[in-house]
Amino acid sequence: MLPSSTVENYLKSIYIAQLGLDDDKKLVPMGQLASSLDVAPGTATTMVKALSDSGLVDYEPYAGVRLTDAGAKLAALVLRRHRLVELFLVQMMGMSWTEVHDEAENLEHAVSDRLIERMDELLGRPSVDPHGDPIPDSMGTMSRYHYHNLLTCPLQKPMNVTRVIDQDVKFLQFLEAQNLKPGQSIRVETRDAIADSVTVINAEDRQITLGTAAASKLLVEPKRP
Amino acid sequence: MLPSSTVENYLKSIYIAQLGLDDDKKLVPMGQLASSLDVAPGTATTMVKALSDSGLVDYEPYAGVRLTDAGAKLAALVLRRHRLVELFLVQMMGMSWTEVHDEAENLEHAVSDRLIERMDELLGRPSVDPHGDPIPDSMGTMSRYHYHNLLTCPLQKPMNVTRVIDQDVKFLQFLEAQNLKPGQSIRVETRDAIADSVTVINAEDRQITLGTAAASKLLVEPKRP
DNA sequence: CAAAATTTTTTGACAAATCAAAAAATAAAG
DNA sequence: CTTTATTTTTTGATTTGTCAAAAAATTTTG
Repeated sequence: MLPSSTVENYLKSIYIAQLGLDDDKKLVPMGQLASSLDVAPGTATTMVKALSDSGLVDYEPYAGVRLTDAGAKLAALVLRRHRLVELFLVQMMGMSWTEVHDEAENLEHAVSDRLIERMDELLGRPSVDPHGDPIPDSMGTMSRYHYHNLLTCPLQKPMNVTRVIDQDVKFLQFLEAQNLKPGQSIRVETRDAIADSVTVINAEDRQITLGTAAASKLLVEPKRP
Repeated sequence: MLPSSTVENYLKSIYIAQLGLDDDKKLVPMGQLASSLDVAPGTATTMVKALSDSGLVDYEPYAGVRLTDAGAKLAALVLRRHRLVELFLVQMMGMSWTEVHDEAENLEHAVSDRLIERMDELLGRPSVDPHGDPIPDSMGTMSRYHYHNLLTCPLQKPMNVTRVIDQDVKFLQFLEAQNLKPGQSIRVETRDAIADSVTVINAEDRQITLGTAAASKLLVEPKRP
């Protein structure tokens, strides 16, 4: 029995929420899951119980939910399809990295294993998508490298943007306009906790000021010499 | 309200069934529709009533169903997506024309207008898919050229295969192996009504014998000089 | 043209996914 | 440690798409 796209979306949401948890044994709260899927809390409860009966999640009433190994593998393969499709749309179809997320959101449930394998091959077995998000392999294994973000990285040091943790089109367009896309070289100039702001210098030496909420979404690593 | 993939499949089936009708005012029988969609007859009745309420079809109880202009346009756009995707998979992804139908059956409901436009552009605004089926334009207009098939075309005259009216993988693989794919040059040697068979000569001068049911699925036109 | 066969519709039921609102459990605050 | 607030679960309904089987209409046949 192959999972419906609804099931795939639940698994994907739980998977992503779990990545944000420090401890792998922690549970994702039902409220958080419901709001990330944009469904009523009761709906999430019902669905999670069904997923639990199918052995895809462990569910502890009033505590939350966690993927089983089987569920995690399925979720990773959904994410693999999503991210390969995103990269394919940018690399082969010439679409903008700012707009491919929504398209991939639909296609991830419709592309066959055969087509995904073909895309992977044509793209040269890539390891990250256009946002810098890692692409799980066909076994469902995903690298979990720990990056700095603009709030935690060293000041005044040349860094490369490696990843953007946000799919909002307006935000991505803003980053593109300010030369803050993944791959670009930047430097964090100052941080001001009181003003809740971070100023960065882009590759053209222009200075940009971001709020800390936005700054935390830009992941960086030291510029390779 | 955008149509569900179920609705799209009903419209597509009615559209294709109507193409097989000589008179545009004729109705598609409910039984035929139900069996082409592989649903119970009562299911088709229920759904067609709903489509009628949405103004997508004209429904006459105990007689059958016919698309309205609105329904026909939607159906043509589904077919456009299906056929552009098929051609894309063959031309750009290197997949076999024998296997792309099933993949397109899923993708036709998931690709956006934007992506379809991109594919159309990359493929150079093609007019037919890998099976020779015409691709409707973005307005929902489809050319309806009337071809001969192997049962009606002149004997002993060089012809080109232009279209194959069947999506069965085994059949398509057979045609490929016998050099009877769209684009290839052939000649009908003899027809035998009693034996229910047709013999054709392929481009390599090999003789192939087909039953009339199979022969009627191969459409041809006179070889261009 | 009446009886038999076929096709179509109706009926009642079901599964998946959802919501709103009531009820229960847990967590936070005084 | 009781009261309040928050989170979660339950309950009852709804929508979409489906089926099986009974009933009705139509078509075919002798």
